[in-house]
Amino acid sequence: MAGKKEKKVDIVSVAKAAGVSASTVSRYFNHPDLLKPATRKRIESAVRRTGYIRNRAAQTIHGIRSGTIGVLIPTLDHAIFAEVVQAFSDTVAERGFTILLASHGYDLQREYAILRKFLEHRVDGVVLTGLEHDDAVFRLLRQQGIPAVMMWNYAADSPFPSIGSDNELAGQMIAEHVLALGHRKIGCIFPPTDGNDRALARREIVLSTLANAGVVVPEAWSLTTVYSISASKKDTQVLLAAEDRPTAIICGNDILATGALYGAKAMGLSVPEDISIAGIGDFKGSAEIEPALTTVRLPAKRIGCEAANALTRAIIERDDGFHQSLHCEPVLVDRSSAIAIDQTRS
Amino acid sequence: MAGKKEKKVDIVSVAKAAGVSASTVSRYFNHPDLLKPATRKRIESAVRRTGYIRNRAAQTIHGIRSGTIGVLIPTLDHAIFAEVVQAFSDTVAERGFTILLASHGYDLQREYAILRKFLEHRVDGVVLTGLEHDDAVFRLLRQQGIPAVMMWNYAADSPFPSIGSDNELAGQMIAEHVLALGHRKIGCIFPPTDGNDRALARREIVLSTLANAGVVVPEAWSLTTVYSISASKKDTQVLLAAEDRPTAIICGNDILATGALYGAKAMGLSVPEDISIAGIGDFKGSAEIEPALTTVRLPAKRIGCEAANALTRAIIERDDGFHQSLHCEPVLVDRSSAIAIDQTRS
DNA sequence: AATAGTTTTGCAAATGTTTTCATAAATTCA
DNA sequence: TGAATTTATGAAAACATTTGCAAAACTATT
Repeated sequence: MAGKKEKKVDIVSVAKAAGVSASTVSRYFNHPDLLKPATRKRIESAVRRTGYIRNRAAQTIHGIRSGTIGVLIPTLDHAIFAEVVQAFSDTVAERGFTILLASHGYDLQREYAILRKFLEHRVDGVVLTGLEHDDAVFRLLRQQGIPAVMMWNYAADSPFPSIGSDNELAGQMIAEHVLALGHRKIGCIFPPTDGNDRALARREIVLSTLANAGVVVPEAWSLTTVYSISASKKDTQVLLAAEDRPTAIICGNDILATGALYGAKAMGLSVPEDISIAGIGDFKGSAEIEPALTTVRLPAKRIGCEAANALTRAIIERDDGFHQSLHCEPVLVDRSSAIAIDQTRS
Repeated sequence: MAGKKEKKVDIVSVAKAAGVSASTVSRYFNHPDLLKPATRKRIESAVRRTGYIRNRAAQTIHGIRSGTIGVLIPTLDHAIFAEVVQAFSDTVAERGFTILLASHGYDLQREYAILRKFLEHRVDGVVLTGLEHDDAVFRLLRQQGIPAVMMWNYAADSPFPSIGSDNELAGQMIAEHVLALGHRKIGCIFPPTDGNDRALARREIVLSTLANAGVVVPEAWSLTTVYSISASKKDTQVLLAAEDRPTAIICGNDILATGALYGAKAMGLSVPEDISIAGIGDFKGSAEIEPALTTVRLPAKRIGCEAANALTRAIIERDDGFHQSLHCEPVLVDRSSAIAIDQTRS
């Protein structure tokens, strides 16, 4: 310990310390049952004394699994993604995997670059967020033959297994709900849709569902707002300042809806008496806010777990042709922020 | 491609395809300037044709850096940690590192186990959250001689570089602010403190600051509430239902404060006219909530970036004795949820 | 055209493991 | 008690790279 010049301790120094061969030490870790209890003891003590830590890099070049999974998300700054990642990470950790995490900030080129980096690290599998990716990403995944899952969104015909919610359905559900409440003057707030298929799908379907019911959303009532409470609050205030204003606002997600709620309040309007507000997502806090937010739940935790299950199964069972997509159904949560038009003050 | 039986492509297959030796291909990646431009071209094309992807595991056993950094947090479910991680990850990504992320759920034993796993993966450095860790963790870190940073909290005398905010200071600031507003009947809501030195430090200092000013918080007004808006909302409601109630509530973090706000509102009380509420953290949304939350900002983004800077510097410069702690000062943000006692309705 | 100097390349050893195969030791059975 | 098994261990090859050293291929110089 003192004079040894801090030599890196490897399997052979442990072997030396235990008076056995390197192979025996290797077996101590990988097939302990093959060893004589006495030898096991000696090695155990040698490991402790030397402070040896196994080197997964060295194992990995033998084709042994690296024990890592690459997780690729747009950003952690949206609590909902953080929630999915947390659930995913917990679930794979139970099976001994560690995650390599990176975010691309909705830049599909960066996503490709990160995927390559993951592959250099020889991850055992990858999870991507959403269904929209660069062609090169799909090519690479297929060429490398690595287990991959697209999580968060669901589409029956996705090129890789998709595990998540049907965002079109979610959009449709909330639109139909608001229509069913009798609203006809409806505003919309959605986040920017480039590099974000989820937001795009939601907005399209909301607009078309309304259109099918004969409700058209005037240009001025269809806002595009950056993902933040403050932006949404501000924009909502100007929307509501006009003399002719909608009786309901449908928001692309709960963050925007929260901002809209605050915006309305700041304008001196009561929700839902003066204006109904609906979101999508059912984020943490949406149930507790006053008034509690009417929204559509996207089951983040469940999605993370299921994605983890599917992927680890594919990895462990080398199930090459695995292709089980799974739909985690969105569910309408009818709370207090949206009410029928005839219970309104107007 | 067709008959080749899907052989794993390694550096020697690329070499064969390019008509050079493996060493030359290796040099193509590591010292391209040593190659003749013509050879470079040939290899480039061979790499493209074969779809070769470098194997970092194989490099790592040569003592080359793995290019990974282990990040160990309590949970991603608190948006504030997600924010720190995001900032950290972005910053290290710029320097070519990828993060290995895991959460221990405030279980210090699990933290140790995860750290070991990180070391098996031969991470180039580690970040831990907070200052309180199992002794075994400190021993291991020291023994392995791996660059490590404790982020989120700051303490001048921490055994490893700490980069974050002084939580005692933050607690003191908010307590002093509430006192300065003239409040004497003060309630407290804090999260459970086991395995969570941050929460513990904050609560201690808040209580003692109040005590020094002659204000004692009665048992019944000192709540311990799980980290969630709904729990805090519920608990606040029972606290406020008593006939004798505080004029101000100090919350251990902004999530709890948000819950307290909703709770007060649900009880028909106005904030801040009937009761003042203060948080700690300045989370996303705290500025926008109605009324805007008075709190102490802990600069999450900055902490993440600075921790990343310090750690990557230590890794790249092999700066063995690096020990720069850095204090990212908390700052009081005086918004609308807490007002002076004499502007109160009571 | 020969020499000296440079640039470019290949060979082989090294890295830290796992694993196959062979051998030595221990156990069983008659 | 010795042969036949079974069990436990070691030697060496393999894995995908990097790198020191030396050889080969060029350039420049005369």
